[in-house]
Amino acid sequence: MTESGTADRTRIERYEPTAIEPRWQARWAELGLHRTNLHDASRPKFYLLTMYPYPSGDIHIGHWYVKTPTDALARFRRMHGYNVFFPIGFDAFGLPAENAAIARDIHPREWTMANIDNMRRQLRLMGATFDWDSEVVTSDPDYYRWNQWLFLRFLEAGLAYRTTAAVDWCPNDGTLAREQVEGTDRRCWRCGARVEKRDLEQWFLRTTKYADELLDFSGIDWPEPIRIMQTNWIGRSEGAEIIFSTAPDEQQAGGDELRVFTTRPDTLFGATFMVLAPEHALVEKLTHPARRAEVEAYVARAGTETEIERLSTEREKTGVALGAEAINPVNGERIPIWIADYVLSGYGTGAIMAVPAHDERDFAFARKFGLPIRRVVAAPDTADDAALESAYVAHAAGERMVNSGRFTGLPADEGGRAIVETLAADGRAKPAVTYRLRDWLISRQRYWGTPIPVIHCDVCGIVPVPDADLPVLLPETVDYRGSGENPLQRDRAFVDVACPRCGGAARRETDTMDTFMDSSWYWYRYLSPHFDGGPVDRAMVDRWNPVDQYTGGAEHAVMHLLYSRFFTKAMADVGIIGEREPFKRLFNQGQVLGIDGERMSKSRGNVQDPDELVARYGADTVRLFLMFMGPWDQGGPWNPTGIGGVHRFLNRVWTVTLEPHGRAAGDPAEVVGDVGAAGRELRIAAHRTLQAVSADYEGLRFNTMVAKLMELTNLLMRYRGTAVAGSADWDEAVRLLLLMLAPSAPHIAEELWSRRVAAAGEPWRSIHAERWPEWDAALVAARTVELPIQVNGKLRDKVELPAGLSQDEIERIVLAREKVQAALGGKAPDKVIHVGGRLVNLVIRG
RNA sequence: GCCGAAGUGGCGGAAGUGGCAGACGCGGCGGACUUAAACUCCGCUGCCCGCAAGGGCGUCAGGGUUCGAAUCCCUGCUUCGGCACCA
Repeated sequence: MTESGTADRTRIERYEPTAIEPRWQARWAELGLHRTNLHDASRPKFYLLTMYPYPSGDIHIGHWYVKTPTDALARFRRMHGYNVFFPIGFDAFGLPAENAAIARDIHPREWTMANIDNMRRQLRLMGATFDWDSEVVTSDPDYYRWNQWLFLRFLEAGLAYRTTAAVDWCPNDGTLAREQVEGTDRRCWRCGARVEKRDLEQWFLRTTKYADELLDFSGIDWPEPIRIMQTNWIGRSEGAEIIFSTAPDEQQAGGDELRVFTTRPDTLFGATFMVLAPEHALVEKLTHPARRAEVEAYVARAGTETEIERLSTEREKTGVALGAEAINPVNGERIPIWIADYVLSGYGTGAIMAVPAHDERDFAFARKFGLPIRRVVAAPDTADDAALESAYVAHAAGERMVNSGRFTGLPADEGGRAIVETLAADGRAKPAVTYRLRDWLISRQRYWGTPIPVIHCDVCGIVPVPDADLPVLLPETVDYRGSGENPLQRDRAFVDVACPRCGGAARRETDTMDTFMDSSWYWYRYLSPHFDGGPVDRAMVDRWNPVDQYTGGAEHAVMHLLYSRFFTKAMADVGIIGEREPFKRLFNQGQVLGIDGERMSKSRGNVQDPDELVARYGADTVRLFLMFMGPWDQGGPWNPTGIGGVHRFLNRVWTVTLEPHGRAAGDPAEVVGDVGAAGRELRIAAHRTLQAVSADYEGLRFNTMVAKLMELTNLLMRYRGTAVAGSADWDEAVRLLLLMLAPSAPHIAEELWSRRVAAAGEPWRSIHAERWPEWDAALVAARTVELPIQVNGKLRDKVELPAGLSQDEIERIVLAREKVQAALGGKAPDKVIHVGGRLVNLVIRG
């Protein structure tokens, strides 16, 4: 990189980022520029959070894309006088560590810690101002201890519970986490076998308790698409619960209650059969002996089929009749009861009234099994008994109920309400709301996670581990290899334990927690990472929350971002914190893909290593290029071809700052006529840039921010070596340029700033401690405008005018113009449209 | 199938609320510097016709609203993301 002796004499020194950047990073660390005094209440706080990374081993360009613009925002806010808290940590539990452990015979902790060390080093290369003093590593007992503590509080509050649930299960490797099931045909990640469903005792958190509150986004500024995704995921449906009862026959006394949930009580007269989920509790009791073999075979098959097979919309409906009948409460009609796997046991009541005329799924089922289809709602122009080629589902204005006894003729919505009211009098129906959201299954049969702190005692049942015994440490020496069950189960020293209540022999719970538990409250822990009296120091949380700006990927829309909202509400309800929403403003940046447009991954070999780019161009160029690539929320394929342009831009910034009087070979010998006017133009441009750039930073529009800095720099380049260079106007423009650049390209800005300060004989002060400048409103206001002139909407001419002319004056000037007259063909315009002094459109007809 | 986002030069992209389409950058072409190259700098660069002045056409396609549409409305196509028998 060293310049040979042939360099132009006027060149003082080349811009060499690799020489500059480490020096400033060391200096910032010395100065504690990154450290936040969390007790400083003299300035307004700003909590800026970026999603903490999983320590996979290497920082790749995707991490830079996510983190460096956020750092720019942190620096921008600091320059506005905020006390900015910008922490970082590691999401250190999870499956990849266990994979690596098995593949390379290295302990998950060792693997994880080595990766964290490497990632810390790489993260520092970014020149980002993370507050490392607040770092949190979730696999640290000091952290997961509080996972356990929180779990126990939730358990006490009834927010955690244990029940049997169907989990993914591999015939060779046992229970799998959801993410261990691969591909659309759902195979085990380790052995490739088909994954089945199996009922197991599992721990859950009661997310459904907060369903309605989670639907409420008032008071938080989140992107609409995320709010929609969460809303759909929660899936609130309003309708009614209706109670059918089983009919007596030669086998059954009848009278068993069959509850169904429906959003269409108006179609109750159209219910021609009922369908229960194969797992429904009454299936066994209701099955007619003659049907038993077939029913049992069907239930068994439904249990082993993969979820995808079962839920596929493409698949033809299957099901079997139980040989029993139910009584429709509205008309006493006897209808057959079936079981079919298209009815899900986990939604509603696990049973439906089937109305084939008005539900596509029921329609398909009825067609296949020859069950009756009876129309009970008709559009205005449709006959009461018009045949149906497909289910009539849509609502139409003027539709009415038909074939519905005394409700016939009523509009559907009114009739539905009336039916529910009528049945409610006998306790056979009530309005009901159902959600798609399920409780959160947090049990994982894995080693590398937080042990769930309970003990199973044959006498006392489930006994929580006393707070004083926390943390339940993950044993370090367990044999985590091998296949099948959770390795913790084989560790007798871990499992065998005395019951805290009765002192008898008992077994420790071996399930560990889903790692989304760890990430559901980590930002609270950042505020007091070593606090010993609880998971959080309440005073710090009260002062610093909510997070003012959270940035991270949209892929977490219905996982991490929903769990975090749930956790905050649950923590508030057990009295740990006061806030009910964690993140005030959310921004979802996009994802950098490989050059092939695919997700970056080592196995695809399309991963861009930022270290190489940093070695070649410096961190500032890489940061700036990532911001310049496109809108931050968009992401896109990685394509490094433009990076040289950004590097050249920084070189020009270097040049205009240090060599204002230089002229490069090939520069035109520009002579500036009016130095005062040119200087004024420079000042105006600088202040307008400042205004626009400030707004872009605020709105996280980094790509246009960089473009505007480039424009200002190009203007400076034009006047370099002329009489304007070095003037007070020039100087101000350069000063503003450096300040605006500082958050995004912090090293070069700091370097050039220090040289300016030294040249002026002033004491050094970091540019990052400077106040963000204010623009001069008088300079920003336009003095003259270039007015585009349209004729019939087509651009025909432009004219430079002083600002603030009246419409009459503008019209007079415009109409006098030769090109305008030519375009009008000598005629007078029929109409003249003025657009706020910004454009004129002359309209002629004919 | 349902929900959401998006389609603009050779490429990445720019145009808060309808008002100069293509800012900025890449790439390309030409030039300056150099013995030469690299580096750097300057100019041109949506497409078509024209020596030029100038004109025509242009924001996925087709309609519409408007003095005026990349932007609003309708229909369709394509790509990406989410959900996927949720009664």
